[in-house]
Amino acid sequence: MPVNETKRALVEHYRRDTILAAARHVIARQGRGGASMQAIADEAGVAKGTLYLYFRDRDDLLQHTGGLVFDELLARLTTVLEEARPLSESLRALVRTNLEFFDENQEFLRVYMALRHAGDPAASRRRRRKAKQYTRHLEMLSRYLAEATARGEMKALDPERVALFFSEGVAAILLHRLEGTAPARAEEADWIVDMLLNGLCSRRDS
Amino acid sequence: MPVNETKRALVEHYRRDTILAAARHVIARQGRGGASMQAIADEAGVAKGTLYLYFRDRDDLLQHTGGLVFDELLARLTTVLEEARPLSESLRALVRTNLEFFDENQEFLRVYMALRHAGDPAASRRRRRKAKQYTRHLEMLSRYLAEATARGEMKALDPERVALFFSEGVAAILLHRLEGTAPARAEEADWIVDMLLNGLCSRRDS
Amino acid sequence: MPVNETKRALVEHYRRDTILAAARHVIARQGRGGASMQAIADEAGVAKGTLYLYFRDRDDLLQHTGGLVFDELLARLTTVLEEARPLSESLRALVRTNLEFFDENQEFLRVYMALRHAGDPAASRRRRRKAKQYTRHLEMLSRYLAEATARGEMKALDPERVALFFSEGVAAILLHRLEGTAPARAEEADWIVDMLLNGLCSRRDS
Amino acid sequence: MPVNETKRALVEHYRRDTILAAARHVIARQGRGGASMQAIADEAGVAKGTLYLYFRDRDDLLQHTGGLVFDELLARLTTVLEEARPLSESLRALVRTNLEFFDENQEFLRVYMALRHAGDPAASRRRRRKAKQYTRHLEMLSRYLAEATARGEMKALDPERVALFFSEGVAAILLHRLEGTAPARAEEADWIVDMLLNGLCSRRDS
DNA sequence: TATGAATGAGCATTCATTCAT
DNA sequence: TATGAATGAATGCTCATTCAT
Repeated sequence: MPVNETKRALVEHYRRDTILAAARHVIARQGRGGASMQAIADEAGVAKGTLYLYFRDRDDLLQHTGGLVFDELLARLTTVLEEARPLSESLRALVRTNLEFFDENQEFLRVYMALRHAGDPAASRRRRRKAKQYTRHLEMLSRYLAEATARGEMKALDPERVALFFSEGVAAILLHRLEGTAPARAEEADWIVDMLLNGLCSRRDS
Repeated sequence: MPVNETKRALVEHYRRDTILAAARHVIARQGRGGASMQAIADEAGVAKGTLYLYFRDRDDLLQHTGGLVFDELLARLTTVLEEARPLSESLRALVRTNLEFFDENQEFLRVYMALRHAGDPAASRRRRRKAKQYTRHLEMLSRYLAEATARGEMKALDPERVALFFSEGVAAILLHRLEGTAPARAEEADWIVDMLLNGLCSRRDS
Repeated sequence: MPVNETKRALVEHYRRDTILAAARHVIARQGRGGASMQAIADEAGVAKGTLYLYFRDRDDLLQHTGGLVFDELLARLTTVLEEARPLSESLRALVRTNLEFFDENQEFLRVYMALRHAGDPAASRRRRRKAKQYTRHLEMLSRYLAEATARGEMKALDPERVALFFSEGVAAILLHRLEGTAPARAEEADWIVDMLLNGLCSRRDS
Repeated sequence: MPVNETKRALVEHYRRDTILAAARHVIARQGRGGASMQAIADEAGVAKGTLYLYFRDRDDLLQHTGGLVFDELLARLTTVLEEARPLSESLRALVRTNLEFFDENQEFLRVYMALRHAGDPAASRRRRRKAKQYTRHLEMLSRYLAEATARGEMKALDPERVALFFSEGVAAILLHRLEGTAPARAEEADWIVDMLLNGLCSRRDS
């Protein structure tokens, strides 16, 4: 019995993942608006109705699809930031990790961009249900920056704003990489971090 | 006849602008997805069919509406950057101008964010028509940074990437201002520019 | 201009009536549940979307379709009951009128039966919007009976209950007429009224 | 073997009854339209597929559920009418029995009303299968009235029509009782029967 | 026999686009 | 040129029915 239970759970899990992957493909290809239930079902090779066995409604499915990306992002952020290191090292590791992850999972980046802003403002109403998931990594980064400031490694700046600035700036670069020639990852990460830490000004020292 | 021709052209122009302004209002209020042709027509006080006399289709109308914002942005950018000034002054002026403009025209910012990525990639097909308009201000900023680099005011960094990073970072801050308490504009501009020019590191000198 | 206005109003009115008639046909043929928007549109020879130009939603359309029947019923009831007459005459006229109307408009009767009970109890929620329309003729009849009682023409019975009993009893007979041989209308009306007034008992006094 | 056969038959019978009772609950609560197979299966504590082992399809299940009510009704009618009594006593007993039964089994009444007209005529097609079940109690009442007429206890009226009239009239009153204040059962029964037997007219004899 | 995951036709509703006036 | 009634394809979602286990 437990075996059957397990098997069933596995199959169910597998189906769920198949659907989420299909949703991911479609969102990456067509954007949030273009990801119709029919398109996702077709991509997953199941019937439209099946989607509703695993997700309450379209919003729920999209939310969970986004969750994949944001959870992964958060996990990587956590791993990187939990190691005690000087700020410069941490940020470098952060950017490198992101570059690596998104370079190799371009779909994820597209989904990130497509779902980041939770659709149209009007669509709200009771929604806003779990829009927080899209900001958790910002909060974590923000907390880290606050600590770095406390340690005296960083100027005293509003950490939330810096995190936002940093995150969106990097995301833009990542997206740009998808559409054209891009330098090697290590170099890209290095100049970004250097720019952030030391600024654009040519005069350093003296 | 030429007079009539001119008058006609003026009237036509006026209508066009009325429609574009209406589209701008609606997009700012409802988002891209919520900006139905009916809603725009109502806002403009014309019939739905009339929209099609001035714009090929919905996509065309939205594209041109975005153009308004981007043209305005470009004009301001041009004004600011054409004055010969040290890099730090130019950037500060740039950020201040943007803050000022978008703070007082929140609509424009919302439209900018809503249309920046040309909607869903699926909308493509034959499209991709004029997506470049959304990058012209980036190109101009990029050129300016290249010159600054040549003048030795800035480190040698890929100007296109820096422009992108800068632009999206600032946009994120701007959007954030719309949803909560925000510091005074001058301060906001100053820390952003300081961060950009001198970096996050606490050690300045020695 | 007024002419055009009028013409437009006429056309609109005509369309509306066409749709209502189509809905009536379909409800009579398929019942409330079977009256899908598609079926009604097909019957009316218009596109599905057109229905929504004239009615807010399916419920609204069905409500108005029912309204046709109930308004007609109420009008006839009013006409008959407003003439001052002894109770027996009034009831006889009432039943005759109903028989006549429904015999010649069998569709109306079917619609009456289909819409009388306002759908499923669960379907409610905010509904119940105008369910009263289905009871107005009962109220009128009830009022009339109350007056007759006051005039001493009738025993003192709860007029609401008698009205209900009478109405449903007659409706059942009417429906029965649709499916088989039926006596002439005058006879039918007469025995019903006689039964009501004098009862089933054979002893008509000594 | 016969024992096993019997046991099996009993179990099967029990299952069937469980399902029918569940269907009854659900129809009473949600109405015909709201009685989905899933809802019935849940109520019965079996799987959706199981329902199809005992009933050909939804229509079949609903039909048999209605059968429960009509059989019960028929049984009570039979019991009451088989006792030799004067017409007035029989009718009074009939109405009292009905009031009692339906007052205490409001579910039955709701199901009776929901299924009385076999749902939408469209459900037909090959159907029309067993719609007669809904008329058996009418036939029995009709037969009784015919006998009463033959015995000279009643005027000579088409017994089928009177039965119909009586039955629907009473049903309407019963339904009305469910939604509001209702007089005591005995009084209700008495005025109905008095009205039927002696009519509405105030003057009974001189 | 019993299950319930999967199916897909069907439904109400929206909205970009067309075209007769 | 301007209109807005009409269209019908497309969408999210439900649910009766089937069938592999």
